[in-house]
Amino acid sequence: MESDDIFRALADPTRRSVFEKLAFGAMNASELRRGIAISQPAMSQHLAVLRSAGLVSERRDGRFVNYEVDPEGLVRIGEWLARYRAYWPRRIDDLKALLKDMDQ
Amino acid sequence: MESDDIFRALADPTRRSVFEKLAFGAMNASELRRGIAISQPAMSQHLAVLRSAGLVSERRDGRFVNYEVDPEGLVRIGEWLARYRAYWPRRIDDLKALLKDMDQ
DNA sequence: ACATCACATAAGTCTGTGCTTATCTGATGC
DNA sequence: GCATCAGATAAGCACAGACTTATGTGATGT
Repeated sequence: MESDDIFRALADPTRRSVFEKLAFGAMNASELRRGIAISQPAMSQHLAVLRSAGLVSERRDGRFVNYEVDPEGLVRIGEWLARYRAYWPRRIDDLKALLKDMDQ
Repeated sequence: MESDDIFRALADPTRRSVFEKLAFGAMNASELRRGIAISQPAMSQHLAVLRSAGLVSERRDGRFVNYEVDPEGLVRIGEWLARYRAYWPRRIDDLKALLKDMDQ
């Protein structure tokens, strides 16, 4: 159970905002830097952390590297969350059916 | 959006194992220490972090303090996760219905 | 009142980690 | 070949955070 890498990766606000940007579609490292005040090496290091946590995946394209959200990481968060289904408020009870699917 | 506190709190493996223990039911701080090699102040500090992240809530009972899972925190993780619904694998498509509920 | 318990808080130490600058690798275009 | 670009890696620094020991606080029992 490697929830460790995932939550440590998401603990950093910069990494979460990078991840959020990727939710709108794949981007390379330079595009991800636009708007944020962050150096090239810092971005590269953040992406390495997100990648080794299974949250993003990379695809080389010439001298660019395109990053995109890796569903694997999201699923692992969902699985972790599933362990606490007993504590979800009743109004979101539909969750149970979903979580049963994810357990398979 | 206080995802920050939540993910920072869960980034620590000790805190996650404490949280997992609480999934089996409310416990006071001493009971939570059983089995884990952790000092009393350390446990107290971890519980303070979990509490201020909205992941657990406390209820005084004489000189004991009972801690329990706070659904609030779980819901906030679920809401965060909901923003990336587009990236969930199709087989867990039931998620969509659930997430729509949570958005309200 | 006093000792003891359950727990919180304070202050200090030490490790982890996010940043920096500098350099390296590999792909592109002339 | 050579200059340039996108990006990764290295090494050092500075701060955040998880631990320690010591002490504080409030409730319980005699």
